[in-house]
Amino acid sequence: MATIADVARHAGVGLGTVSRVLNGSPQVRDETRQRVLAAIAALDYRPNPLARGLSLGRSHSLGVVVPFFTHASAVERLRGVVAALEGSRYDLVLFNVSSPDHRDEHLASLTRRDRADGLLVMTLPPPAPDLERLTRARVPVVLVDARGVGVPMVLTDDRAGGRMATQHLVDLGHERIAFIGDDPGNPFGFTAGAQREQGYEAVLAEAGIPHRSELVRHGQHDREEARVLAAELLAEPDGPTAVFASSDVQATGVLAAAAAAGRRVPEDLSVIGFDDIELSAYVGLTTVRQPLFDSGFLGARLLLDALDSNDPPVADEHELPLELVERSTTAPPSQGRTAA
Amino acid sequence: MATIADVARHAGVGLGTVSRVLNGSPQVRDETRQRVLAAIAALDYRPNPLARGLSLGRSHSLGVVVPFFTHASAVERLRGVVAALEGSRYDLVLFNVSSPDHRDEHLASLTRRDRADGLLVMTLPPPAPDLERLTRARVPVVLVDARGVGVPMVLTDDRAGGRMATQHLVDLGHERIAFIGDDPGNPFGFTAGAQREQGYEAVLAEAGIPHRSELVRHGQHDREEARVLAAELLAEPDGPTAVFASSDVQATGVLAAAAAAGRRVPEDLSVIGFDDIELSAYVGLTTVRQPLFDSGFLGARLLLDALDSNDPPVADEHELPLELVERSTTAPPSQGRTAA
DNA sequence: TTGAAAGCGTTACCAC
DNA sequence: GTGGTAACGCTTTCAA
Repeated sequence: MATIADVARHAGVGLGTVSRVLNGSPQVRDETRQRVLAAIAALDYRPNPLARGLSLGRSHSLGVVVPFFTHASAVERLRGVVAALEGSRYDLVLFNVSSPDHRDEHLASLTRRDRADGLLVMTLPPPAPDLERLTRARVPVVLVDARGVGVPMVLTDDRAGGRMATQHLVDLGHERIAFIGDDPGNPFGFTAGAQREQGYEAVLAEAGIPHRSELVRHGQHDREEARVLAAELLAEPDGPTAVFASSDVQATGVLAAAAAAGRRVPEDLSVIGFDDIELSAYVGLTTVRQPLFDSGFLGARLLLDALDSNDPPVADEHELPLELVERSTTAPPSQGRTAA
Repeated sequence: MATIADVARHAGVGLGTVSRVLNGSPQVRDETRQRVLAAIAALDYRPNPLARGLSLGRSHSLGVVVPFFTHASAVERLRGVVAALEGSRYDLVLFNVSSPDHRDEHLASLTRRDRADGLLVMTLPPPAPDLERLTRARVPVVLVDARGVGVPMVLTDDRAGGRMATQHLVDLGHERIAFIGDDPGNPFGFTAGAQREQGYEAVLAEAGIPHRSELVRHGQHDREEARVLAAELLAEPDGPTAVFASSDVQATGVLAAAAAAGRRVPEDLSVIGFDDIELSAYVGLTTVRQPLFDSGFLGARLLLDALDSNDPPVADEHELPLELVERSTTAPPSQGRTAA
């Protein structure tokens, strides 16, 4: 494989000149440039990114730290990132996170630009010390769907979203409204679920509906656990006529529980989710849509801009809009229904 | 940030010794090793992967070349890859491919180990010359869901899968069976669709059912296009009582067309897909399951093994099993049904 | 405008 | 066992 030295020799110039041509330096005589370009073409020369990176002190890649396995929404966000990176000369390095230790280990090893020039951290709020170390090391970080101090964030107002969902059910006439959300003590420190729950509580209070704690359940963010919780809820005397699940993944668990319990949706039970992941449209799930693709896209753009401008990114909050998507899993409660 | 030189100075030893400790060389006196380890800890030293890579001639990352946008199945395969790489010290670099040019460009820039030590190429059969260049450059390549010469492949027997799906419909009593598949002239050169179609034709022939070309449609591999094709099919006089869609994504398009045409599934129309992607279970789609996660996992493992053993991977074919998954979108044809 | 050389942080070879 | 040094392939500074 040809190196820059081979090109120089072939073109009869010095190393530096080839490098200058490569990097578009204006101070190269046109005739010389042509000769170098010809040599590059003749030898099919391609710069070695490793060597370039070592010399420049950066890796020309972008790290995405994401719980790829656990959340279906992560995939759609990732698609947005990929789209933003298209044609950007940055490689995308995927750091999957399956536990908090795992995340911390990644974060610790990324405090230099030798693995990634910038970091996009999704959904997992990084511990403050890690974040601080990163910014001190001048590794730009953008948070998507997570909060942290001193860094840009791409967010949605989960509390408002929780309100939207609950208000929709209240407007339909529901009063026995259950909530299924993430475990507040979840090891990763996700807070979206808790915010959505606050929205739920606020709307109930405003509507004068008493908050019944037996209608609120928490569990891991997965379908199966949500199914079990929903089954409990449905077995409850004076159980819910509607369920607000804190994510679409969990909502599909509720749907499964309803089917197993012989409840028709939406006639016997209304179900609303959150996210609007791909499958939600297919199953006709009413949900609060958050712009997943856009969030990844915007996050990546912010990171690229920071990298271009060479100074730390502006620690703004970028709030993306939420939207109620009415499909076919919500309806007014049927009259005179009694608990199973 | 501390370098290896800082550590050496701090421990009062030479550069080489630190490097030896780092790389677990046995020929270091234990007392010295302890001193070096202490210095490493004290300075919170971490090796620079860029420098290490330059010196060693490899990047310590694995490239995955994948049509991430276009195929839902790609995501599940990617999950398998991520799982296999867990704890392997290799970074995962994602090369999304949105056009053939795009793919070729990637492939060309990956003929050295400076961006990726090995390549996992999914679904897109790389042109033979590219493949040859790669193997000549001793960059190990593993193909998943694609064929090529001289490299290991992780495959399923798509023709057999096509047979399974069609046989299932024939066994149920269907005779007017339509097929919706990928465009045979698709720019990427996907062949899975064509193979599945061959299986379809073979079973029809064996069952003595005449092949009606107006019941076979081809289009891009997406939901919307499949929906349009299915709508045409359903408008056909003497139209199908069953549709075999070459992928689950396309099958959901058929489902949408059926709903729009007022056909009940499976009473008025049976639908079978291929892949068993995540949403298939949710919508109750009968399908031919292929082990997507496993294919990514195995492909990555083969690549890691090749990288470990330092010689080119054995060009075996690894065939993964297919399985018919009966859910609720297929049933015997209703008697005396006439075309719409 | 250009060439030579130092430096980026590591590994590996060669002495001692 | 261990230290010094060349080499990996590039960018950039300094002279010319």
